[in-house]
Amino acid sequence: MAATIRDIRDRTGLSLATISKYLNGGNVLPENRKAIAKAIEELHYEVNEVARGLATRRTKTIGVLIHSFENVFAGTIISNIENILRQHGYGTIVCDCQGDRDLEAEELLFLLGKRVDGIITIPISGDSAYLKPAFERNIPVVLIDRAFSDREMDCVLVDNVSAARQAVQVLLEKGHRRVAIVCGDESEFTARERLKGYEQALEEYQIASDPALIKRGKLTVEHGYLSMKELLEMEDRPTAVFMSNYEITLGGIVAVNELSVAFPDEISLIGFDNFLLSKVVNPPLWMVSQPMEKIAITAARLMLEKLDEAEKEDGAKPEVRKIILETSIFRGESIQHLL
Amino acid sequence: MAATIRDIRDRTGLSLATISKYLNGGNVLPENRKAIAKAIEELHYEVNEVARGLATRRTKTIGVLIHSFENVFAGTIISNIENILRQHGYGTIVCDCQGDRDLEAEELLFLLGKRVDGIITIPISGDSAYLKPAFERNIPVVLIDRAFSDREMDCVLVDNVSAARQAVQVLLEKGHRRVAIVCGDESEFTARERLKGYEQALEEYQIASDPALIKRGKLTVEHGYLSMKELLEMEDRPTAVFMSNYEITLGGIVAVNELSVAFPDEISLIGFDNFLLSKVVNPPLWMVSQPMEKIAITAARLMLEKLDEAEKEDGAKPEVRKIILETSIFRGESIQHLL
DNA sequence: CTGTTAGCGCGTTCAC
DNA sequence: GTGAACGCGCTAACAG
Repeated sequence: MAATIRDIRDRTGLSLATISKYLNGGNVLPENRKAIAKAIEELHYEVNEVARGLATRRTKTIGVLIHSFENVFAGTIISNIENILRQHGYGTIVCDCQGDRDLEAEELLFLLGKRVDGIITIPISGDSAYLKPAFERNIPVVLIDRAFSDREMDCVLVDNVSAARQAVQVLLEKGHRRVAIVCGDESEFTARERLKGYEQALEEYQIASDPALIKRGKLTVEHGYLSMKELLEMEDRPTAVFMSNYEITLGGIVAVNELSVAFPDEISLIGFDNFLLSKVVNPPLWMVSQPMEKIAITAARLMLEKLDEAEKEDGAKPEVRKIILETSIFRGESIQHLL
Repeated sequence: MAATIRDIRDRTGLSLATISKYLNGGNVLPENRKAIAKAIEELHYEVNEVARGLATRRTKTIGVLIHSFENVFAGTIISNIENILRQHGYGTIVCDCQGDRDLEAEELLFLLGKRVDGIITIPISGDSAYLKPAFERNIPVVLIDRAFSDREMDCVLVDNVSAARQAVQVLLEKGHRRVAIVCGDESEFTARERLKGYEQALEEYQIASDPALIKRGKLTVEHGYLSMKELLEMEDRPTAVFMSNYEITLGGIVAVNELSVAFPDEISLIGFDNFLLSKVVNPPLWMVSQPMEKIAITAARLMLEKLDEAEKEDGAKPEVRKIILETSIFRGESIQHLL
């Protein structure tokens, strides 16, 4: 059906080697170049990457495995990674596992089956077990957003502790003393870190942390919604809430709206992640925002470096790189000044 | 490095054919099955899908090419497509082209290079030219969200004309007479359709359409933002605005907030696409919502059918299927009753 | 049920 | 600079 390298050999009378060289940028006589180009044009020839991958044992493609497509964080990350890699001749295969750990393992095998040259992933848990097949194949792996507790690996993170601490500090500086946090549960890396930041900030101000003000759960809109509702319905309700993740922030806002609680007058709010959201909400929401593009670009560059090293050195020092980026805070009008 | 089928042959003493049969679910003696399973386990063997793809000329993977990852619409669609296809033994390779037509063509070639068995795509324009290489390869192609003006193809759409007409009818029923629309430009399929619906509704009510109330542009947050600003600053400003796409809706809301225009008191609003957004905004936004899951599932099923047909028949009637789904309207509180 | 033998489409030695 | 031969890892006929 599709034309192969042999068809263009028959058409030009040249040999397979010559044509292969042409395709891979080697030295070929001008007249031959022309003939080959013409044949390629006429036959609609396109390189069969599958065959090429088999022969070279490299596919020039990177697998990107993320926790969910339905996530603003992910979209920006992927787009930027793709861009960088493409500029360096690499394609990308993107998979999501919808927050499911079994699927995460399965999709990884899918990517390895496609013989990707490397893996960039946003893991859903702190357990690196599912990556074992990748380690065995000895291909570079770069983590985004989350590190593992059981293994040191190359990764690009933000300083979650500091990000959360700063967010809570803003609330404390403005005089809030009953500050709640809605976050993920202990199994979740970023949740642990952000909770730590929350507690550090309270400590600085010598405020005892009140368990009733810490709402742990899944990183979902629903958890944000229900938790915010519970907080707002407390007798001694907090004066401020830190919504420590995007989905949670969304759910929290929905709850506040539904209960017709005015902010910042009746409750002060600070959210996480999506800058645009802060302006969709009225009044504008204070937000901790992650440098998404930078995270993506950094991860892609890190992957390219590792790919380079793997090509040169045979079996030298891996040298784990852990890159930590700073977050910033978007100043909205959703926090009341109590002083 | 990685174990191959030969390694497990050497280890079991069986032949390649037997092992291949085992891998593909053929009949193999129980004792041999055991031996093979054991060897696979010990050697960490995994099928090399690249080699298999070369041999079978089928990769059991579908390419999904979308206009942008940074789009709620896309996330839901992809996840659902993946799910359906996976259940039927197909993997998916997802690419986005970030709204860039050159990239769209390039990514298609990437997918074809990977020898995907079919393509599901959300095209960015009404021009099917970039799909030519796929037609030549004679693999099934399914369109989502947009049809082409220059070629009849299998596709899954919503009835955009009707969706827009219904949205505007809601406004008209409530007594609005100066109704504006913010939409995409003429080159855009859905924009054309939605504008048509807008005009049909006006016609029904015998209202002359005022060019000043039709804001054409790109399907971006920025266009929504600027257009809404212009509309609000008009001397004879509209009493209601139909924001005919998700990004436009986002931008429109930001503008309304920034200018401190109260809705529905000072302006009535109805938006498009993201159901959740409607509750993040206060008061809740009226919304036209598309059956995203259904669109995705339908497209995936359509692809599976075509794959089946392609396998059975040799070169029979293609029979183009155009599936049109209905939208629904989420009732918010963002429209004032003028009667 | 199992083994042998050809390819699948391309890259890569080597000689020429 | 060019050509022939071999191998990448697996499947698909055939024989046995």
